[in-house]
Amino acid sequence: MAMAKKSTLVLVAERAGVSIASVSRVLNGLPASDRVVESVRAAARDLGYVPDATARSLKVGKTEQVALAVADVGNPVYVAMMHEISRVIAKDGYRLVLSSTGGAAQDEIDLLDNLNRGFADGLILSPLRVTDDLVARLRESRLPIVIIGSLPDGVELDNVRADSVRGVGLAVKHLAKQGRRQIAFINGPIDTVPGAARLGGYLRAMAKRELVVHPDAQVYASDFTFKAGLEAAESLISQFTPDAIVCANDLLAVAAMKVITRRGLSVPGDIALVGMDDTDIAELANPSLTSVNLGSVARARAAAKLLLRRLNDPGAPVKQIVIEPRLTIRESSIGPAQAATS
Amino acid sequence: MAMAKKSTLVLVAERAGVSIASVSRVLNGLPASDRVVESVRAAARDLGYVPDATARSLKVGKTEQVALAVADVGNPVYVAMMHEISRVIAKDGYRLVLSSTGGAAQDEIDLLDNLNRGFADGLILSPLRVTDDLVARLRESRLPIVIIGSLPDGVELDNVRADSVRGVGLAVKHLAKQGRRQIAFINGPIDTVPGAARLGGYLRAMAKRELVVHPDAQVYASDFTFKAGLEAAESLISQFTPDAIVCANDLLAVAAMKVITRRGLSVPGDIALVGMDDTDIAELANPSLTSVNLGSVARARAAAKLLLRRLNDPGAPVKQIVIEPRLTIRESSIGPAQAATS
DNA sequence: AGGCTATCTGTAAACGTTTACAAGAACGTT
DNA sequence: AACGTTCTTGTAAACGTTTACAGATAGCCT
Repeated sequence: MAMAKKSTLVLVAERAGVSIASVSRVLNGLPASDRVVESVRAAARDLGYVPDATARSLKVGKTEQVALAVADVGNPVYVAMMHEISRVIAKDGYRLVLSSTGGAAQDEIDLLDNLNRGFADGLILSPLRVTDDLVARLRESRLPIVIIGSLPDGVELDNVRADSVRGVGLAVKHLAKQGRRQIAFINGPIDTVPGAARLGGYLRAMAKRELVVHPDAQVYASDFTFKAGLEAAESLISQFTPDAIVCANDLLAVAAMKVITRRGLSVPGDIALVGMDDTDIAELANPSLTSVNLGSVARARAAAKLLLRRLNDPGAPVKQIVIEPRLTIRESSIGPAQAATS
Repeated sequence: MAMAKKSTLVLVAERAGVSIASVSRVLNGLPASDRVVESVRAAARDLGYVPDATARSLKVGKTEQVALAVADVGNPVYVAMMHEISRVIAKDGYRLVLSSTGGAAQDEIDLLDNLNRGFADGLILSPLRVTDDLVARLRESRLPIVIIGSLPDGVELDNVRADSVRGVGLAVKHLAKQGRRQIAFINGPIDTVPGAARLGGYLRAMAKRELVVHPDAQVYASDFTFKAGLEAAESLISQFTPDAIVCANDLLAVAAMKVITRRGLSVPGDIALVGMDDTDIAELANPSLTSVNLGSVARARAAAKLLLRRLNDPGAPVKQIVIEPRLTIRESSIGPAQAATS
């Protein structure tokens, strides 16, 4: 079989002895006489005809592509989301275009400008930082956008969010139940949406249980990465010895785990550990990591479905979905604290 | 600012009082008089004009998109590759379209058919299993394809591969130098390209050092996943106690680590561990994992550049690149084996 | 048989660009 | 002043589809 030459509707029409309109109709399953259907099918098969996606897109105004923009492709939680979104939209014949932004709000704005070129029919965006400017641009965008993550109050955009506040609450509650009292918190950057929410959740949960928040019990990693987590954990442990740590993310938690064992302390014996996001990493960790499942996959699925709905029905009312967190308990947090040296 | 209405060349031309050809030329930086340039720029700005990507694609026959198909999006090594490819091609103005195949050869063939619809200008493919049929289809494809991974001899396609055989060799050599003698091997499925290569590398390296391969010292995981790794490691350890294990992949290695410590043995005290791919996971593992760096990122970059080269120059000679492996030594393999019970 | 409807098919326009071509303007040269 | 260059601009065709519309053909009813 020779390298397939590009063949068009015109070629097929000639070979089948019909007009291009008939070819198009047959190939799209519109009604036609048996005679025409057969000759077109045969001609198309013989020529190895495949319709051109670009031409079709131009004519029908749909690209069959959905863009996904996440801040940090390195974070396993985004990988899981990407995977799920890809799966859901593929069922409706959409492809996934990846637009990795750097996490800076400006990148996301650039992306929006770009989107208006019309290379995708819709966008799923998970911004780390939400500026007023970004919100304004999102509002005036011509094409459907679904946001994964929290938005400022009153912003009416399709949106799927996790309940981070309750999520951190679950972690604190669980640790308190295990008898832990000195519960520290390793957060990510406080100027990000998740960072801010998780801090709020921590403070609220501690207050609710009348647990005292030691002044040195909170640190911020400069980033939601493992490396930043190592530094943050070092700085925490060197100032204060908690009997439990809640981490804003699994990567930070795994980093803390490493710092703790490196100091000769044990998890959960000396310090119990809870992460967030419940990514694959939590399962791999040794000991395995208790983690707050913020429903990443569920959020991804919901976002994808929301976008599909809007693509099919642009006038549908705005929908905002909150996914409830669950706690996945693993080895890193179970059992009471070991008695100290004594 | 109202929601930007879609504006076309025609609108801009009217407002600027010139022909659409002039508008197109100005916007593409072709020579024009100052008067025209200015009025077009102004009109375009006022109308918030953005050119339509689809129409442009149809006309110039380029989509500015590159498709990436990998077998398993869950594997961190692919995530790293994806990231790097995205970075490299973005510099040349290309977008990345993700096509996750299931790893079955058929999926990849379907993908190729799909590609002929012309939604992308080129493809980077990393097949897990390479069948004759797949090779045939790759050969006759109309658009540029770069393969990441090994191909059967004599297949002339742009290709970037790792030297798995030498890679496993590095691992065995390192372990032997540390005084380990009972070196076991946890492989992935043997019918995959990497599985086959890594097995060959193991056997060769063991033979070269006159190390005896105990009949129970090799197991195959059903998959390159953590879960399959747990089972494989269990089955290995329950039959045979090695003093070192080489794993075909980091996920398998981390699984082995877990099984080992769960049995009360220590890494590297009792059993030294070496993974492959040198993914982020190796760094996160506790103890951190020595891993054979098969140059995933380098391969990704090379593949992306190869594809860009071919897009710019379709007639360029076929190039096959081999990336040399390096060993990244971490905690899981250093030091001699602990004396047993005695 | 006439007319009405239903079904099928072809003609042609349209989607929004890029670009070959030709016409026109500006300018220097002899 | 006539001519050749060079530069700028507009006209129109083209990319490969889909689809509105109208003809044509056939079927049905009265």
